[in-house]
Amino acid sequence: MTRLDRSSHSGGGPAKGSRPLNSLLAGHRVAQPSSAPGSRASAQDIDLIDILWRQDIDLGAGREIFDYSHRQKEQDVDKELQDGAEQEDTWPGEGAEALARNLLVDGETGESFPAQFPADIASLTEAVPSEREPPGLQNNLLSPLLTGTESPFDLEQQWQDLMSIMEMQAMEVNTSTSEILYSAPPGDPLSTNYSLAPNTPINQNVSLHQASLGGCSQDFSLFSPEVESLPVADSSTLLPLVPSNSTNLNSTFGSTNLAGLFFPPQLNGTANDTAGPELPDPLGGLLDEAMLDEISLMDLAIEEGFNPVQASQLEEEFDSDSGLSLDSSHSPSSLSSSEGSSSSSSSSSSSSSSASSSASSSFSEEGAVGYSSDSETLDLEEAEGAVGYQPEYSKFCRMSYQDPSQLSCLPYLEHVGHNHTYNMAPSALDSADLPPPGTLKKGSKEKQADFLDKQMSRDEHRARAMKIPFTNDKIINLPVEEFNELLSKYQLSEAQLSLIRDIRRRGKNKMAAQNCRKRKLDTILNLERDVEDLQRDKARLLREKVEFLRSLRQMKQKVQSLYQEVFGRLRDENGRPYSPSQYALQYTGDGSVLLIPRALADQQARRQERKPKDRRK
DNA sequence: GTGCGCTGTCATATA
DNA sequence: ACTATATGACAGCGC
Repeated sequence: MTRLDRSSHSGGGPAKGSRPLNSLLAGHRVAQPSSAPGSRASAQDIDLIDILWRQDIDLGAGREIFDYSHRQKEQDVDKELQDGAEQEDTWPGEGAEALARNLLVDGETGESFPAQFPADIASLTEAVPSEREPPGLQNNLLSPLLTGTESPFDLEQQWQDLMSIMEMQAMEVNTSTSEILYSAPPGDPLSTNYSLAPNTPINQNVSLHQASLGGCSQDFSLFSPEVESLPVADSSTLLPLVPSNSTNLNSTFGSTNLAGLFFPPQLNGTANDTAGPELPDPLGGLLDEAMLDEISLMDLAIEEGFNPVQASQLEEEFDSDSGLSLDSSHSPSSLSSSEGSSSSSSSSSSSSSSASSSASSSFSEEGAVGYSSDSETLDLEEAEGAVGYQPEYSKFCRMSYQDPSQLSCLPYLEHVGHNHTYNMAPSALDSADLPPPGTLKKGSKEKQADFLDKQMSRDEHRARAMKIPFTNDKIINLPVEEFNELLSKYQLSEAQLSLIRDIRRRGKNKMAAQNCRKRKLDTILNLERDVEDLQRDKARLLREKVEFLRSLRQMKQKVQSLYQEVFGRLRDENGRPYSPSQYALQYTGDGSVLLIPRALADQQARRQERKPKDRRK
């Protein structure tokens, strides 16, 4: 038979050539193809992880916003209002958005009601009743503000959360001297985290503390002299703040928003004094990149057909360990069922033989079956150390392989499995050994002999016809040297030698084909496992992503609420709240919080938006 | 009768 | 060159 498609040959199995067969039987061959998809999946996983990682990193984004010197270079204050989309593209915008969900703001559009009162975050922080802080500090700082006022939420806890966020941000911020507005003496946690702006007439840079609790400023004179020399802004742009005794926080700022991102054009309940144009939020740049990443992540989720709602649902499902949205055909259970079917089919297919029970039992064991799965064959192979690819699993192994050599030794087992004698040349068939049907007595022995003859392989018949003086088992499995010795012991004709060589060749090739098919099945199984694993990993990563997004959203909401709270408590020298459309709070790299003009905040926010774009270019 | 899976075999490539 | 092994392809068999 001439083959015209030999070009399709893959070149066989490289590097496996002269390897002892036992190595194959031991299953040393690794399903190489399985590694390829795994690698691809790893890249995807890494990408996703990287996205999530960057999202966390971006929690400290907006480090440029703290670059005070850089901010100073922005002379042209852009009064242009930030549209909602622009705010959404920034961290603070998302924060405003998140806050809006808690307050009277459209959370999806990022529109929120601007806060109207400047406040010293540090002061507020210290003023918040805290079990950990000395009572004196509490009283000095926030007590006046909170006197008689029931905070709508636990400011302490809120601020602690905010502290954590700010610390994360501070880690990301370049705290070079030029960038630090105010230096704080080391060792002072309050000043370190929330160093106050100097209450100097030079730059009129107003600290929150001074704005709301000017009387306590002496407790926090932590600013280095050089700070005052910093041309932060025009004195006209920074207004001195006076302590405020206002306690109507809820009524006044219940719906206030964070500046910038926290200062959408919408006004809150006190919007009567915020009719001015929307200004960028100085706090906005703080969260810009994180917001961008979140949005991009959300987009990614949408692209992946994995919206947050579904993600949450999926998460719950995962929590309940209900599994993945894997195709049922790939699920282990289904696989098991398929195994069962395979087992049953194998058993049934071989039910005509005595090997049915052994085959069935072998299949029942997890993958301990293979070409030599039949117990008889296995035992024989073990006894003689014969060949036989010992498959790791039998899920797809419906092949009832019996080592022909073993069968030749034990002809009563040859009925197991197929008897492919179709290619046997009629002349080669030992028809003489088979009595004519008409003359055959129907005795049990004759029946058995006839049956065994039918179960004999083609080469068995040929060997018998050619009077080969040794078994096919030896012909096939003996080592070359022993095989040659065996041949030398007998005076064999050329036809006999040729047949023996063919028997040996075909016998070895038959086992090779069985092993090859088994390996192929193993490869398929491994690939399917890899697919399942990758699907599991993907689902897990998606679940983690949802968790990150959820956590991020909560943090933003907290920041937004705190911003509102702080800003709403700020009062100017006349005791009036600051308009969120004109002022905004801004975090600095060292943890300080400044009350700066809204225009400056907008300017900085825009610059923050540009930088990521430039970076991407 | 047909389709499908299993198996043996051949041809070829590779070690 | 020979041997062993691997593998695609083909074909027969049984279900």
